[in-house]
Amino acid sequence: MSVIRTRFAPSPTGYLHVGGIRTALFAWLVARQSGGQFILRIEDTDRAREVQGAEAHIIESLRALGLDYDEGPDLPGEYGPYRQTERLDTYKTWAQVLIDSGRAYADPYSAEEVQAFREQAQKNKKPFLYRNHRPENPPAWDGTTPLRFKSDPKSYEWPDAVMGDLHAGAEAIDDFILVKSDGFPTYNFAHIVDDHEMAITHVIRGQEFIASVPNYLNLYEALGFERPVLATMPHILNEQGNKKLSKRDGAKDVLDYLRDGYLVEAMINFIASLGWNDGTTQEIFSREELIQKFSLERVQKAGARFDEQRLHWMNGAWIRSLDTGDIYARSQGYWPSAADSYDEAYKLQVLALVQERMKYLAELPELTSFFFEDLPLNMELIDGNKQLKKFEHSELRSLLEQAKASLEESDFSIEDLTTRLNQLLDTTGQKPGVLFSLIRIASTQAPFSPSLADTLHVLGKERSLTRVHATIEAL
RNA sequence: GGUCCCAUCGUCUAGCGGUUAGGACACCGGGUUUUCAUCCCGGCAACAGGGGUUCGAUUCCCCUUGGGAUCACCA
Repeated sequence: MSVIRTRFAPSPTGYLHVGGIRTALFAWLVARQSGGQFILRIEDTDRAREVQGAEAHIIESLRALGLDYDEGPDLPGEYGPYRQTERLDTYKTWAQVLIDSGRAYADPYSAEEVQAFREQAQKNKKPFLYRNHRPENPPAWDGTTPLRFKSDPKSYEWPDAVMGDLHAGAEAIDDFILVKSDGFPTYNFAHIVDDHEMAITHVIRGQEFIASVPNYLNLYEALGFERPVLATMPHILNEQGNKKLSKRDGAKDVLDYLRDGYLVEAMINFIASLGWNDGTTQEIFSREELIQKFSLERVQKAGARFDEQRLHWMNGAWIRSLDTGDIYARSQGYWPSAADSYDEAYKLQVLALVQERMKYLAELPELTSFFFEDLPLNMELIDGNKQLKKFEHSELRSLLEQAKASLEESDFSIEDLTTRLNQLLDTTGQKPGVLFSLIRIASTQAPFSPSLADTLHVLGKERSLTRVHATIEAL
């Protein structure tokens, strides 16, 4: 059995969203689990739609997600080059083979004439097939007009690794364009040639191509190519579930998620589980587990809706599951600016306290700012608190003074703080909901924070007492 | 409209003839000495409809309905 080779073949027309990444991920998984190769090929034959920098952006995205490829435009291999615009000679060669065998001919009509045929067919409520207008004696092809495939219409049945057995009638086959009048091949022609030349064994692609497969099957035969394993991915739908996820529709660039502090592990895990599962109740999969367990046969046939809430949850789960040191290493650039003057040891302490409640790294500032700077006094936190608003300010002031007196004697170790806090509950006769809320708000001025003893410990004695004092003054 | 594909809780899904139809997200309760979160416990919630086949259909077949893809000198 020959080595498995899969490819990801985007056109450089923009960034990559989760839909595109999923196709790449699945192709990557198939290659990696078999010890095969994963190839990146840039399909840049449509010069009009090409977006400057898109190729670099695609490469950056794949890199960022750890979807390493064995051959690509920036990683030459024996089947290169890997940009279609650099492979024009190859297409020319195969186009000539088709011309010589009578399976390709010059399109003698103008675009307007073809359009007229199309409209006529529509008017008659008939499907438009160019081959119904196939010229009897086409002129020799001089490269300035489209070159069309002379199809051999017939019905097909073929296996799809995801969809199962598919079939289509002869009406799905037409004389499509192989080479455009600008000299560039169409996707329909170029990808067939490239997959063959690059020894691709598994063509894994989105559902939008399924209707064209009969044409491809017909072309494989005309060219004498062996047909690769075909695998069609259902689309990922937008959150409304009414159309395929698209850039136009506001689908986010995967790099945006990464920038917001979504972990690579979570992105990979989430994207893989959109339309795939291993048949058990496992939800969290590492990259290695995915490589081991993934199979095209278990990919869902129906489209899956993109549910950002699930991604949110999964990212939180991943953040919690990793070492604090690991998360710290990835947290550079996310800390509030006030944290700049603090050392790593302090930030690690802070991170350990917020790690379990963080959903993505960009939340770091709102979760931790009070550890690094004094927040402005906000009496609304007290006056609006459902436990505290029942008390007069004078009562609260008295409670805080008692707390302050005790804390002044503390060494601020967690043990001592815990003991003193418990003692204060006894001496003041207050419930934790009242006393602890009060001290917590006074020492942080934040709407929420980690547990009290932990927070005070990390904040340190001087800062804690200064803040408590400031609140006493304000009451 | 033609062609093709699909169809289990709101969402992602398990199920491959006999199950109290399971899990996860979200949501709603309760608990863990305060808050937010975590964690634990509990709750809500689904086989689109109709015909077959069968002793028995979520599961197999057909129809209907619904959804999606595609009908370019885009990929």
